[in-house]
Amino acid sequence: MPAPAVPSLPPAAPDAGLRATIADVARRAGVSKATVSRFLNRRDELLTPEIARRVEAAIAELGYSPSPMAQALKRGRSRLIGLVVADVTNPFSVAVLRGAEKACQQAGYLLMLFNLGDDADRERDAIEALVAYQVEGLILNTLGRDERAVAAAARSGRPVVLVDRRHAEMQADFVSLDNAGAVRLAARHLVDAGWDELLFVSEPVAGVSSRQEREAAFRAFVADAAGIAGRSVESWAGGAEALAQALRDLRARGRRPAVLASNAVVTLRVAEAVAALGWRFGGDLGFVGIDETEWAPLVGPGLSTVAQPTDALGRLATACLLERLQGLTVPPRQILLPGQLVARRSSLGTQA
Amino acid sequence: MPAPAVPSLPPAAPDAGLRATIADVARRAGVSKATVSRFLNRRDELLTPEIARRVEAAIAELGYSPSPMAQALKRGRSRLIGLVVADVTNPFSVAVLRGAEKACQQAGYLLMLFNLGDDADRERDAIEALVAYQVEGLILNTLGRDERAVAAAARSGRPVVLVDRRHAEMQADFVSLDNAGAVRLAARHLVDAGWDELLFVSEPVAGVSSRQEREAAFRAFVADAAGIAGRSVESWAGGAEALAQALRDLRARGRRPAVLASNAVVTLRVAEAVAALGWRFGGDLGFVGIDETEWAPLVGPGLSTVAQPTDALGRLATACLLERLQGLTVPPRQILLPGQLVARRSSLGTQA
DNA sequence: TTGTATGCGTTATCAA
DNA sequence: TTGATAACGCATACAA
Repeated sequence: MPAPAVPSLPPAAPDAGLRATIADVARRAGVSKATVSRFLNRRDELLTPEIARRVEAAIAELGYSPSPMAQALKRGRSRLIGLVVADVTNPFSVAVLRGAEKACQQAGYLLMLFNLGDDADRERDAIEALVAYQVEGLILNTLGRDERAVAAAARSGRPVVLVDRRHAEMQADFVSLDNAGAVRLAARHLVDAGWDELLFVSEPVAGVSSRQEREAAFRAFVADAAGIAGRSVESWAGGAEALAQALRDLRARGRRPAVLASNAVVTLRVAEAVAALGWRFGGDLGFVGIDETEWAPLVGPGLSTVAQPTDALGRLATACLLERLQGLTVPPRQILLPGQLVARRSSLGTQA
Repeated sequence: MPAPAVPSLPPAAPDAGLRATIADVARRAGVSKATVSRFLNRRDELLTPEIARRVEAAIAELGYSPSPMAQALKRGRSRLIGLVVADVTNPFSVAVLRGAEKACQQAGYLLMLFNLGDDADRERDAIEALVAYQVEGLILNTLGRDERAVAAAARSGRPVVLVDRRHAEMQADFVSLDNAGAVRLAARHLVDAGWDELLFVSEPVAGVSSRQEREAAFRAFVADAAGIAGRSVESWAGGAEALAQALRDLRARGRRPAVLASNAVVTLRVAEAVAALGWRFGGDLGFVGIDETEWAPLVGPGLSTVAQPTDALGRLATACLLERLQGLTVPPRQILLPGQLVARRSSLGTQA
């Protein structure tokens, strides 16, 4: 007694805000819920063509699609991935977000986003909220100031991928720019172009592995390079004025001064200071900054940068996660991608 | 027979990846699940202090927190808000995202993000995926090319807030910059500063309400202003070369030429073209762009902008949504916020 | 090959 | 004031 298909019904009648359920489909097709469920999940299995047809029709007519929430509850799998970013206004975080989001979509996952807005106190809440929502895995571009936060992630038993910021105690895949390599690339480039008094400018390094690594690499480079002087400064230690003073000091040392900015935010601060001082990039001051941005070519004579493979970082982070979700169990991996030098005129002013 | 509290148990023992459930808590406290649920949700109601104490202790010892998924299934309320952004690389989208994210967090909601990456084909999938996940409301900063997509949002019965892009057929709250006002502000500023041959540069306006409104406002301004000439051009019609040609034509018309860029992306393209032409902002060419960015002060002599109240837009969008979620039923509102002129040297070169 | 029954973790409706 | 019990929408072991 097949329920005759009702041909000319408005294709979907979800008039009210209520979605059709599997029970509605079953009723309409004149079969049991189990049959509908099987049709959905295990198509390969044995289904009478006639029944399959009816179920398919009913699904179409009702505009039915399964509730991911209910599926998650039942299966334990939510098809959700949690992403914690330190600060969405940071272009790097955004780039990672973008790469991750793309990869997730392709794999049929949805991203749950938590932005810390540079507030370390929320780090733990963020992770716990995400875990509560049954995210299957976590991509963490955290602040790194709260070790208990990542510990919470680990305890959840879900796979975790760390991006850009490492956590010593955390056994997790790690995806990042090759910080040391990038700094060497930038510094070597400056030296080759004739700049010999280098200043490394960074945001506070305490507790942030990527900043530490970059600064350490800079120190190591200076120690190795003959005839090159180098110092570091944390640009926020004393606000804009302190930075300006550091730049004046740098130039007062009398050689060919250049700045190596440890990320895009620092680049912005340095550019502001240089503008305020009335100096010219490439002439008065050599410059290379880590992080390529759309505006780098437009500031002064063009700012040289080391571009991070941001998109690849986001995609790889997601890929690592997906592999783990599919059961891969290898020891924590480290994926370090090289930066790429984009030479512009800010670093080419003083050929030796 | 109260289950004696076990005092010196490690505060939480969620060793494995399995979270404690309400049943675990009930067992541990020696009460029923219902009691635990009541303790959680209707604290005001009558609970024997002794029982309450035991439940509270059990919750603490187990590190229990309710599963939002199960709650969503039962209540229909997920504490989730869906956000669709046209393009996370667009600073405007990011700013909205940031404002919305902040407001959501404060209200105890989590954001589910879907980024279209400027791909109109995904618009509908995005909304449907979000609705499937039981988001309670939607904030849409969409592409606007697929009307069926927003229709799907409307059909879901959930409250929707449109940001920046209007959809005629859609009865929904709308939050946006006062586009006409912003354009008038910028154009008036240019004219007051002595520029009299204006070029409005925009991304393709077809199907995107905000772009249409801005362009219309520009045309209206020019029609009204005596002694001012003005044209519009879509910067992508013919790539970088076409834009450069438009700029050359503009300048060839011999008066005091200025560009009004309709958003930050256009600003970038114009700045690139100007750099390629070897012109100087403020001298050869006046300039004001809609959208304030961190780099605007650093390009050329400083680019004048009209700043959008981005953070407020994001917060207001969320606020509208939350009001609706709390039962407010007023007709669709329009919230238009004024832009703010940030005058820099790109527009101050030619005092009349 | 299909249907029945049970459970995922909650909340809500009844009784007790 | 508390405790069984039945949903919520779905997947699955088991029975038919």
